[in-house]
Amino acid sequence: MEGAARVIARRGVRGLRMEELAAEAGVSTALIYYHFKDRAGTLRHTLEFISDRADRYTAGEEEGAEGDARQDLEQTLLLEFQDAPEVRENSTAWGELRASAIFEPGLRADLARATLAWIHDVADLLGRIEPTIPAPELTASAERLTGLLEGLSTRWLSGALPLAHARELVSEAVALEIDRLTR
Amino acid sequence: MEGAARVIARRGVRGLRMEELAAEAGVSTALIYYHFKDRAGTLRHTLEFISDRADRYTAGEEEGAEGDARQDLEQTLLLEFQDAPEVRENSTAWGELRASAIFEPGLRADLARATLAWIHDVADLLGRIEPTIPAPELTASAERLTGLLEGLSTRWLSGALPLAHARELVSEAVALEIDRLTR
DNA sequence: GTCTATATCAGGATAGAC
DNA sequence: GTCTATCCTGATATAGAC
Repeated sequence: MEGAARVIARRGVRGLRMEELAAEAGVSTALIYYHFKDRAGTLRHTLEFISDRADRYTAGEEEGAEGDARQDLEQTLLLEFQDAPEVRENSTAWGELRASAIFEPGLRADLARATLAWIHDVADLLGRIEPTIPAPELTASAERLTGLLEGLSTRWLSGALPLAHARELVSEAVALEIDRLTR
Repeated sequence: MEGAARVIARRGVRGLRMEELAAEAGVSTALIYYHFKDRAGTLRHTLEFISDRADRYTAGEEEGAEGDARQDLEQTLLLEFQDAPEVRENSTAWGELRASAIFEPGLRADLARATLAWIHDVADLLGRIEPTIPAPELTASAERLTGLLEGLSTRWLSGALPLAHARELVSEAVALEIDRLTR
């Protein structure tokens, strides 16, 4: 699964070849098929693996010091923009999943669920900053912030946007949204 | 080229098969190769075609009534979110191009140029609303707005975000950015 | 310019031994 | 569980006639 994540980060979901994956993992292709049935099964397991790994990252943050809700939010959003290989692999794989879902309805359900959960988490963090704000407002802000994140993520991964600048843009967007909600 | 745009919208850049493209255009595959040399050449021509077509849409708007600069901006940004087949085809193809660029460095130059031009256009429109604002501020706002657009576009095309809601989110984002710049 | 074959090849998948 | 060897399909690309 770790090898698969690396290959996906390098070639994309649609560029993944079973042979390269096998080489990356240091086994034969036949063994991959033995464990995961076929290409689609391999992909499913890999995406699940990546999803779990991403949850692990965020988990630590949310329980963190109750100190500053706003910093928690910013921290969480900025997790996506780091130069660690695992983060890059996760972001790449998720980006691929999103892009693939446009043409493969079978992926849409999984994707929609994950996206909704993500939006809900962000809305929740926003709500902790100022508990009086009605839920629909929080959701709309969360949708804009996560939407922006996804857009900038693609730019970053394709080399069109330096990491530091991406982080600045996100921070400022957070400031704008909070400003709007608390005014 | 029109057939190619339809096929790309249906299958994605990476899912495009020369045979399906030929069938869509009502000719043989050999004829495609005769005109466009190979798959890559066909893709290049198609993307150029799509790009030109997109320019045509926006062109009309920018020269429009000098009435309300802000409305011009909002109009321009919302052009991406319409249910017309051509718009959907263009959005899909551009989204595919962006996603592909992560794995194909050869595409990055074209993409970066187009993205920069797009950001510049938006920054320009923002500048017309309030000419005293320094350029870097305008650019940052434009980067956030276009970034958001790209993120929401993917969600819309994958069926995760209704068109009307996408438009609301964009409108509100425009309001936030203008509010920020003119405060 | 356009077609009907067809060559070619990459890559997914399996058989069968160990 | 794991390998080597191989089959087979699907897709790009070309040859050669009209």
